[in-house]
Amino acid sequence: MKQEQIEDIRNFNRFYSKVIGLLDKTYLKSADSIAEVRVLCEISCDATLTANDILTTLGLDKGYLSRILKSFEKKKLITKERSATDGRVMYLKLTQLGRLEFEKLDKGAAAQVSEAFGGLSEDDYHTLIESMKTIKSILIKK
Amino acid sequence: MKQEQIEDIRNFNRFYSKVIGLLDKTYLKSADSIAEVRVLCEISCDATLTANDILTTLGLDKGYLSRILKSFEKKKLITKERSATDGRVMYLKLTQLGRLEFEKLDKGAAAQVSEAFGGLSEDDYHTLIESMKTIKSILIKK
DNA sequence: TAAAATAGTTGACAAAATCAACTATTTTAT
DNA sequence: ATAAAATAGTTGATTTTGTCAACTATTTTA
Repeated sequence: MKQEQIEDIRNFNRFYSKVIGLLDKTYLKSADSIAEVRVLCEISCDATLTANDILTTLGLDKGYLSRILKSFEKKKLITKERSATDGRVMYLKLTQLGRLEFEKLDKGAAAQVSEAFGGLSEDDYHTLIESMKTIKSILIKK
Repeated sequence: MKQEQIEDIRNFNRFYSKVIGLLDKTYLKSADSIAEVRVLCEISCDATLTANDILTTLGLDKGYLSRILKSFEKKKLITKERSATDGRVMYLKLTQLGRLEFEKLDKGAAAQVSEAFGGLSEDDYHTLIESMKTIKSILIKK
């Protein structure tokens, strides 16, 4: 891998970090921490999810996650249910309220993306999204 | 902007957040906080930089930045020099040691990108980087 | 020249994250 | 069968990171 290629990639990373950072920043005005949002998102996506699953996919600290989950429970956003077959694991599920809350966050995030990326021509959207898909497809096969 | 386009962009953002997060994580094992690295980077790029410049480009808190800079000064990585024409502003400069430190960080970051993005075909690199440039060029003209 | 604005500092504090020790289960190896 | 190792999760102590508001010292504006 050439020096120049590395620099090109770093250049993009720096640029896109700012984009994501900006989104995160405005996002968080109306929400909890990024970690919390991600955790909620994971739970909403998978009905048979355990804390450990989240640990591996999000790479958080055990203790940190445990506390986040406890706070969710206190706010009645999730329930924990001990597995019948393995007494160590807890299945996490969104409550009605949790689903509502997540939906709200999700809509907010979408609105924000629409705000941040809005105002391009139809052509540019097409090219932009194609490029995004290309990047992901190349990196994902690693 | 269509719903589907928003979703496509969010999809990429989620994906690329992880890529960047991973880089940051391994990066920080051998360095200070991300904020500190960014600040050092800014200073190294511009010889007539003030704290306020950093505030506007990086969007940090005044107090937070002030402390970071103080710690850099203590570690002899930078010097502050009061402007002759405006007694409020302080010019920030890397010391010899600061330049060395930055170079070390910079090399480390490059090595990490090379590690994380390594192993693709020459074709894939080309396509990847083209896509990155395309994305940046579209977003930057906003 | 008084008031407003700007650059930066400081103290108090809050939020986010890490570390290590701990309990309670389950799995592995003898 | 059972002791040891591994796994899932919790808890307390602590550190790191970031925010807020009040402050000093200049400079600009009216």
